Amino acid sequence: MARATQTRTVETRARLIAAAEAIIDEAGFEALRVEEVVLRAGTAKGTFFVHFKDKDTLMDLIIGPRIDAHLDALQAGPAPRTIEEMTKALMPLCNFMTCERYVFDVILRYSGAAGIAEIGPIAATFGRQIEVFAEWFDDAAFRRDIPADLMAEGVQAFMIQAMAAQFCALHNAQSVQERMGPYLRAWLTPAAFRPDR
Amino acid sequence: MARATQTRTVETRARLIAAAEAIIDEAGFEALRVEEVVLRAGTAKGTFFVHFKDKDTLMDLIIGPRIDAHLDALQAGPAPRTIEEMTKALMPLCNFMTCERYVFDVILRYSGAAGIAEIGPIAATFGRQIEVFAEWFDDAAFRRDIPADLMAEGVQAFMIQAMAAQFCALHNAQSVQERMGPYLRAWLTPAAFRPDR
DNA sequence: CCATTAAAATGACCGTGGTCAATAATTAAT
DNA sequence: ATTAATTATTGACCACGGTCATTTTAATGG
Repeated sequence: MARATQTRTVETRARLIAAAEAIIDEAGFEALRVEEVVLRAGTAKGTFFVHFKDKDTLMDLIIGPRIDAHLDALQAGPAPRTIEEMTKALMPLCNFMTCERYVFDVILRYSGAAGIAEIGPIAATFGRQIEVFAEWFDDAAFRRDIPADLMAEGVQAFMIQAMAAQFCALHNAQSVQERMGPYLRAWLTPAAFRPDR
Repeated sequence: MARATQTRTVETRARLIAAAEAIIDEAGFEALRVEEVVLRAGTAKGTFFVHFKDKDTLMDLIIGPRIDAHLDALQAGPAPRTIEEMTKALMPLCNFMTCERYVFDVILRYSGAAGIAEIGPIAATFGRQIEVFAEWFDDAAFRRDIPADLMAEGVQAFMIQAMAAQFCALHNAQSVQERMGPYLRAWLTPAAFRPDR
């Protein structure tokens, strides 16, 4: 018979996560060292890997909820009715995702999960992103010749494209918001659907 | 006065690269170990890092030309006139880019260079991709309300989106080609520009 | 041909993520 | 309580990328 999880286990895990969050607050994601985490949590190194498959899994666990918080904010706000409103609304999320190159790398790496049973927090936020964006497209402010889901997936693709360019020496003069504008305008309001201008 | 590069240097570098390519052919990119490379090349470990900044730089150097070869093939062939032709033409490139998860990760990581003077081989192929795709859009087979460059960047973004989904447990039932179709159709032929059907 | 100087190569060493057999703590059964 | 079974923790150890002071080799000048 399977035994219930010990309180000790829960506490150890909580201490490890708290230590990790503290390090991230102080020195950033990239600076996190497993040795430092276990030192602060007062456990042995091996204990870390009993609780988390690897260091990246812990990052997934910490970054996921932070992305979710931004999605909560987007969902709470009004649906953007213009491209400008949309790019502006997306900026807090984009800024977090690109706050460190390492963070962006982890997010990209975890946006697709490896195994069927391994859809982690970050991968889940990518699914949720589509839902949140799709809600914006139920009314007629943008093109209506394709499903809202497809429109949402396009926004996601262009968001990533614009963020990736942020780290590219060739294009880093423009901000992410400036770069997203043309993409989303062309994607969401092709000529036939454009109000006028 | 700066001295000319010694032939010894060129030879050592060539031996290192040859050893790396051999390992990749035998066991794949992911399996490459620096220790194994220097063992086969008959040099000390330190020598490796005299010639390449780090392991990833060597990967960049080996993967870049392989992508270029696919772009050569695309450029040599006729411009695709339908979405089907386009997705089909893109498949060899997509298949290489996703041949290993590790390869896709390296490509994403290096598609944007870190410093202004560090545009490596892979980053260069991303610039070239835009040029190659843009050539396809000079005629009237697709939408004409936005510049060819922007159309090309969209194709790139959707290609990456479709490839990334390949590694995602949620979507790996469909092939990359099947996934690209709807994206490119919606991007390149919005309703107003669609022939009919 | 030797001395001088620059470039190339070396390998012992380090940092850091990750493993695993052994041990300790907890729970369940009698 | 005592024992047995299960779960949690430990820390020495390994793998592997990367560094750097030292040594070797090649080019240059007199």
